[in-house]
Amino acid sequence: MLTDYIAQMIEEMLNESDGILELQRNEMASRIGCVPSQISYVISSRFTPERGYMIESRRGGGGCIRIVRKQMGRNEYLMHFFCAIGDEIDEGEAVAYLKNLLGNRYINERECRIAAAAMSGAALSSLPVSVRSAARANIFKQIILSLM
Amino acid sequence: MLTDYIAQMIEEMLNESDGILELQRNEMASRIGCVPSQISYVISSRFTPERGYMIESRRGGGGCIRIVRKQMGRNEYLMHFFCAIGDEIDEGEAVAYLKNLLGNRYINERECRIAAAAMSGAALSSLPVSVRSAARANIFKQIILSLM
DNA sequence: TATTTTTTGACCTTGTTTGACTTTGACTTT
DNA sequence: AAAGTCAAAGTCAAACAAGGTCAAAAAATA
Repeated sequence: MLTDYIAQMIEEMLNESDGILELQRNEMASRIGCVPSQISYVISSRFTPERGYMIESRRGGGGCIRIVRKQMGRNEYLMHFFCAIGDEIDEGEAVAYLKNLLGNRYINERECRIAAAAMSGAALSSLPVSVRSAARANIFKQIILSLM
Repeated sequence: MLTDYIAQMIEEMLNESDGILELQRNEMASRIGCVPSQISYVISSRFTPERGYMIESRRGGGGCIRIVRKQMGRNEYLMHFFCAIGDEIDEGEAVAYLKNLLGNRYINERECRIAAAAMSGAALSSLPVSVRSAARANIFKQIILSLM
């Protein structure tokens, strides 16, 4: 379906540009080979404020449509978190961090359990003790990245 | 009887696609040579939740009907999964398994991303290559346990 | 025969695609 | 500056493409 294709395309462009994107409707439409209002339709049906996007636009010559995935406070927070983890982290500390994420509603109960399971002693039991904390830190970082 | 024929047909398609199937009502009806609502009837009379099927659908252009067979009880299924993982698993295989869990709605998109992140090459990059697959298997198993 | 299940078709709701027409803004010309 | 031009984006409704519903007719079954 055209709509889904275009939506996915925009999504990817957003990912590549840190959640902020400016596109030109006509230009994009002709690249895709569709009518310009198709782009409008996709944006108004998929990139709504309820789903966490802000739309602005400028008409006239050189105009464009600006799409912003608004989670900036969020991402900043996650980035801060990411840095705070450091190169090693033990299980207790990891759980404390998860509680923090949970408390701030960046994750929910289930997600918290999944993450905790992935970083648990049991999950890493096959590794030499000496590398577990480092492995846990990497896993945690990747999990945080997955939330952004 | 038409109904039985169609039901059997759907059953076979489900078998061939790992219990997850998306079909287009009109397309299928015209292939079989029946009225579209016949398909609806078959689904609503044979592929009910009581018999262990989940139905979802989308209308409009490119719409479809999704049928998922939940062959076992949730925990049985997860346990089956748990065993299937074995002692080692590579990233691609892990992602395929996650897709299956996602397809069967045991996890959602976000949870899938979190789990994938925890088992990604990046997450395990600090480990010697020789132990990564085993570590990944353990992480996956713990994640599955966390779902039960 | 009475009851249940199946089959069919008319009509409904939702989602997508398209195109004609409108509004806006930057730039140029008077 | 005011007016004109042109290149955007916006709007809206019609056409199209699905799936959903429901009830009547037909067939199967008890």
